[in-house]
Amino acid sequence: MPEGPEVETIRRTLHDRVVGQSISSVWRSEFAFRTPSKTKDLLFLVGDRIAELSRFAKVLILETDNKRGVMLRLGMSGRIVIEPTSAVLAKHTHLRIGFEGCDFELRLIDARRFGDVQPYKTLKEKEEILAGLGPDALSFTPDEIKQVARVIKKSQREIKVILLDQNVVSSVGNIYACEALFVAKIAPTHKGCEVSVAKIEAVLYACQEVMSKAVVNNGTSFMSYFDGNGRKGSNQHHLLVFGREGESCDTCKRPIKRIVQAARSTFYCSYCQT
DNA sequence: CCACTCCTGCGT
DNA sequence: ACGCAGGAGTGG
Repeated sequence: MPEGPEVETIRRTLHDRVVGQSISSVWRSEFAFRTPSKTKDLLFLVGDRIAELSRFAKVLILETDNKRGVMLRLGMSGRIVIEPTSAVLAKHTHLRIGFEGCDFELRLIDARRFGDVQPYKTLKEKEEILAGLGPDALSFTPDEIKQVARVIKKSQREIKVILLDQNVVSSVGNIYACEALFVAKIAPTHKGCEVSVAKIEAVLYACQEVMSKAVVNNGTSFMSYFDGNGRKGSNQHHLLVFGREGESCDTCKRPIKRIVQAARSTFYCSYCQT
């Protein structure tokens, strides 16, 4: 479900509610998360005070004063909400974190369970979990863009598929990969090595641009994304190609096409993107 | 590189 | 009934 901008929006909407709270309870459902961990592996959080709620790539990181914490990944269908402790549990609620003296709690709801919950007990463990993720396109520096462009230039894979590889560049998902390639006027089917370094850098800047705008719009609620307050974003009204198969390209008025790459839909304009 | 996997829900 | 869904990993 969420890409970098949606996770960032969730982080912002949750931040003031949870930072500074002391954790009084942690509950998880009977289902195993993708990274195996027992309930007791989360109970160490009880009693800790939340120092920070941060994000890297599509990972939400809840860290306590004791420099340990838990990472939340939402997969395709995950949602995080703050709800009254007394509120009926939504179907597919898999994690609840309660706070001392509060009548509300944080809940992770994830129908497909493609998401994950990864506790860490030291900063070293935290680093290990995040190791391998490429530079975050939401906070790109010019040097990072040059570095990522060099990697892409050497690749035989299709550029759209590369943009989805979190180990090359992170935070970009299917929506924003399509949008950025349209902005940069690059055909999604080109191999990385076939595209000029200048155009590769252009699409990386475009990733940062379209995702920054998406953050301003509180994310893209295409299917079922909601922020931490249960509100929809509005960026779906600003998409140029994603989800618009058959509609006319804003630039040339020709119909937008849909193809499948690496089992994911790609939307693009075959006339504007060359 | 591709195919396939994890899982549920929704629209046609 | 079937195809599709914003993610990510695996094994051939």
